[in-house]
Amino acid sequence: MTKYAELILELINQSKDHMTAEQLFLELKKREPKVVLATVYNNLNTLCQEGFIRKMSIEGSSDRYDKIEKHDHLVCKKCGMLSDIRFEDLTKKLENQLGEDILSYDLKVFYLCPKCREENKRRHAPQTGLL
Amino acid sequence: MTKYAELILELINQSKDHMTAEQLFLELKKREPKVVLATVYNNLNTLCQEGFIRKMSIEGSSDRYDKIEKHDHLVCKKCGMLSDIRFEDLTKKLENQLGEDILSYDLKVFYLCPKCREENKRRHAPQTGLL
DNA sequence: CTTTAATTTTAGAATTATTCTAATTATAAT
DNA sequence: ATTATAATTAGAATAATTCTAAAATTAAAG
Repeated sequence: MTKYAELILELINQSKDHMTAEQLFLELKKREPKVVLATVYNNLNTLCQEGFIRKMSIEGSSDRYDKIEKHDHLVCKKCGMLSDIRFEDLTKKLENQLGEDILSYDLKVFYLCPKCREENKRRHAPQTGLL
Repeated sequence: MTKYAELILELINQSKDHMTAEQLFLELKKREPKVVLATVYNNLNTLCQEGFIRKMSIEGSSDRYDKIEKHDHLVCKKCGMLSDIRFEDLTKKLENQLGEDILSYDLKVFYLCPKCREENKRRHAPQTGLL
């Protein structure tokens, strides 16, 4: 594994976020000022092919790169906040229903995060005339 | 709903495929030779916002547009073939585990389609020396 | 019906994301 | 050291998508 690939992999594995190529590039640049965006793309592609990371596409924004460790994603439909979660035994359930083996799956669950839910409540609350 | 929006919506709802903006544009052009790609994009965006269709992103290819009717996707990891499937009661299962309501979810299940599985078998079969 | 206003469509430029190519640099092997 | 191999760079090229301003269409008001 090459120098930059290693650093990029570290960045992805250490961060809780799901970063775009651009964001990773900016991070990496702090330590390695000479690095160039194309290099980041190159390394991301090979890291993906070799199975060290996974690429995730979210509609409306550019691709993000994520650790490989199996997990699912919880997305707030309002603010877009993205967090990791693990739904247990889903593979088995899916295989049972499908009737054959699956290789993997990609699940995004959309909900309203606590913060947005609160805001919505407030906005839609019946007006008392006292506020 | 405007003329083109209507036609685009029809195309999406009638087709079994999951078409890109470009493909939809080419289809639409057969009936409406004057239409232009930007118009298709415009209409796709408003149709999405209004909830008539949904946009789906598949890594490695451009966005596709899909009917809204709830269903999941089965993707062959080898040839990329995409088909619809419905996993039953998944919403409830997810809500139970999450402990709160969800709005929707997006599930892609990766497997090897029968055709690719066959091909793989053949390729990896022990050589008898008779072929 | 006309005129005006509002909306939709068009054309094409602009932007963004990503890939590709060829030259350069670095690393490893002889 | 010399050669071979692989990695990195710079920047052009491509692809996908959005934006902008003008033109065309539709709807509304007189």
